This record gives sequence, structure tokens and C-alpha cells, in this order.
Amino acid sequence: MPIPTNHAKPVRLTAKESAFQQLQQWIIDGTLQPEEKLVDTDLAQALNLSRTPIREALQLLEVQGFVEMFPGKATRVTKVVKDDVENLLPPLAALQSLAAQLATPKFTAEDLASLSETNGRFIQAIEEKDDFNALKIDEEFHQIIVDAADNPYIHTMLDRLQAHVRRLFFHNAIILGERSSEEHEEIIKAFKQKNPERAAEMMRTNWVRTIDDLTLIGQNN
Amino acid sequence: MPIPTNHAKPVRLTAKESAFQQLQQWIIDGTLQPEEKLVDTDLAQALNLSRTPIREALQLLEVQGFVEMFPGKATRVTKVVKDDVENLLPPLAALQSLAAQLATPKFTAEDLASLSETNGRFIQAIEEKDDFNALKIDEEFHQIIVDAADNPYIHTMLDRLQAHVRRLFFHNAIILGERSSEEHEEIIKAFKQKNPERAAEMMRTNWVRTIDDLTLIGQNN
DNA sequence: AAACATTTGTCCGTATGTATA
DNA sequence: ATATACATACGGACAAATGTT
Repeated sequence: MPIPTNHAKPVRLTAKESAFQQLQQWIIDGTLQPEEKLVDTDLAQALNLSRTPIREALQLLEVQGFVEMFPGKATRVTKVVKDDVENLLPPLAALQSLAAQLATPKFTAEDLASLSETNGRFIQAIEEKDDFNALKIDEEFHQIIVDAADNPYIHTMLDRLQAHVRRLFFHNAIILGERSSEEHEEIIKAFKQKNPERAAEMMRTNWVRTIDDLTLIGQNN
Repeated sequence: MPIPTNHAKPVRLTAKESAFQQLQQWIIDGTLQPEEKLVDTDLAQALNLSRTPIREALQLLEVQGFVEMFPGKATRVTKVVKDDVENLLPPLAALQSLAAQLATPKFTAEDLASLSETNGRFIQAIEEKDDFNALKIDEEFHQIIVDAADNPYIHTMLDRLQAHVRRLFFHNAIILGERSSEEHEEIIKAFKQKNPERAAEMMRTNWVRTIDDLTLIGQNN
């Protein structure tokens, strides 16, 4: 595995960035509960920082939709609305599908091999019922495709949507089915055949089925 | 025209927000040139504010892709790469298309009337060769659809993409063709027929043609 | 190579405005 | 309704880091 070439950005981790990462992680995994009030003074003390980088991090989290700021009043973690999957997945499907389409002509042999290898690990994680790893590997799989699509707008938008998916997962609103692995194989096949329309279509199917599955689960509750 | 119900958010315009709006406007219309170095001290003086709200605004602009921050070194306005339309329009088309699909079953009679009225003004602006107004009205048209789709993720993502489109327009990389108005009518018709697939398809066509038009223009340069 | 000038990142104090008693 | 407590938004100062001479 090649070491990610950090040539561009992270020269040194600034206090704001480390605060952002830590707080986002805490919000996603539920350490900071939905609706919890966030007092910059307290957070600053908890992270051994001053209030400024905390405030800056909170503002970035607000843009991402993890935090809600009421100027002059309060700052809270946003609610986790389980039905939010219904808002989240359609654009996720549309953008992933587009990414697959755009990536198709750009794949190298290494990319394709990497996709197969990743899906192998995905199958294994599913078999072992290791839901957390399955989600992480599924994200790796899609990340390869998004990287190949090489479109910064799609990239950042999907990153944001994925973060919300991850949060819903931690709040037990999402599980991945076994059918995903077969669909992944179909997607890889479309890539190898250099068929962008079919790749896009299969990718859409992959996510739409996920939506349907989750809707069914929701009806049982 | 109904007054926007600001019920939710803007109780009072905070200094950070006014700085953000002003700076974004300056970047979009070219007052702040691409690659221009932004010194927070100078901006603070220009806007009669302290550095803090300026810095906060700049960080939000970085997330939006209008500013690039090199920690410890400098912060600059991002370049305007005219070829960036090729990155920008595909996801814009995909999301607008999705918005049209999702909005179809939700339209009220007033919405549909508003769409027709807006397209009427669009036609007029095109006839008068008022490119700037045409762009603004085109945005209004699509905004009605996005609002009806009622999906916060799609909403914010499209807002961001539109802002970049606007910036490219100001840098003379985009013009709207006359064919758009006819396609708008087709889209409205699909809405009235409650046909989400056709609405999505027509919306996609509308944007893909825009992409093709721009590609042609690019080849002439 | 070393000291300087600039600009950024961070800290903390203060005042305005909000909620609670 | 008034007063009290408190959190936020903003300001200004200091320090670390970078590029320059």
C-alpha cells in the first residue's frame, strides 16, 4: 500500500484542525450526544486549548451540519433524525453513480486490482458479521472510485455525506446487507468493460437497494 | 413576490456573517482577484472590524472553495480555472436532476404558477440580452424546484455549486443560451403531468446541453 | 547563517445580549 | 418586571512560524 503523499496540505497539525477532528469524532461516535449543549470554555479545557480554535472548529462543524449555532444564544450538537437517511441517501446515490460514470475511463489496472482486493476484504467482514469494519471497507471501496473520478466538488460533497452516514451507523440507523458484495463485483465488471453507463446504473442500484432495505427496517420499528 | 420567511435563522446579522457575505461577493464579482493575497489585518481595517470575524469568514470561504489557506504562510483567493466548469456542471446536473425528480410530487399549484411566471421573465431577459439578469432569474427558477424538493443536503450542495457558477459567469466563462427557456417549459410540463422520471431527464438534458455549449465555446478560444 | 520583518495562530479580557430566578 | 448569572461575539495583544535580507 503506497503511503498517501501528503505533499499538498498537512504540514503541521494546527490546533483548530486537531480540535475539529476530535470534536467531529466525538459527535459521530456519540461521545457528544445529539442536542448536547457545547460550551466553548468547557471544550477548551477538555482539549487543553484556548477558546479560539474551539470556536473555529465549531463553525466548520456547523457548515458540515453536525453543530447548530444560535448566535448569542447557544451552540448544540444537531439532532440525529433517523429518517434523515431518506434525505441523505438519494444525493449520495446520485453522486456515487456520477462518480462511477466519470471514473470508468480513468481507471488503471492497479485501481481495478485494488477494487477487487478491497471487495474481498468487504466479503470477509460481512461473513464475520463485523459491521463496523464492513462499513469502513465499503467506504474504502467507494473512495477508490471517487478518487479516480478526480473531481474536487464531488469529492468534498461525498466526504460530507459519508460522515453523516457514519454518524447514523453509530446511532444504529444503518446496517449493510450481504447483497452489496455481489453488486460491487458487477460494478467492477462494468469498469473493466469500460461501460460508464452500466457502471453508473449498477452504482445507483447498489444505493437504491440500500435505501429500500433501510425503509423496510424502519417499517418494522 | 412573497417575502422570504426568515423565521428560522437570521435574528441579527453578526459581524462574521456580514464579513462573509461581503468577501464572498467581492471574490465572485472579481473585486478580489484570483490568487490575490488576503491579509486579515487589511481586510479588518477595510470593513471596520477586528481580525476575528474576518478570520472566521475566511475559514468558511475556504470550505466553500473560494479561498485557500496555507497555515502559517498565507491565505489567497483561489484561482479561476475556466475549465473548472467541466468539474462543476456534472454534479450540478446530477443534483438538479435529482431535485426535479424529488420535487415533482410535492409541487403546489402556486409553485407551478411561480415557475411559469419566472420562466416568462427569463425569456424576456434573454430577449433583451441581459445576461446578468438571465442568470439571476435562471437561478430563481431552479431555486423554486430545489426548495420544493425539500432536502437540506441537496439544498446546501447546490447553493455552493451555484456560487461557483456565478463566479465563473463574472469571469466571462459562462453564458446562457436561448434554448434554456424552451427546456424550462418542458420541465414544467413534466411537473404538471406528475412524471418525476421525465422531469429528471429533462433537467439533465437542460444542463448537459449547457455543458456541450460551453465546450464548444471553449474550443473556439 | 542569523537576525529582521511580516503575518499568521493562539490566548484571554470585555461587553453585549440572552436566559433564569 | 428587575435583577442576576452566564455564554457568546468581538477586540486587541502576544507568540510562533515563515520568508527575506
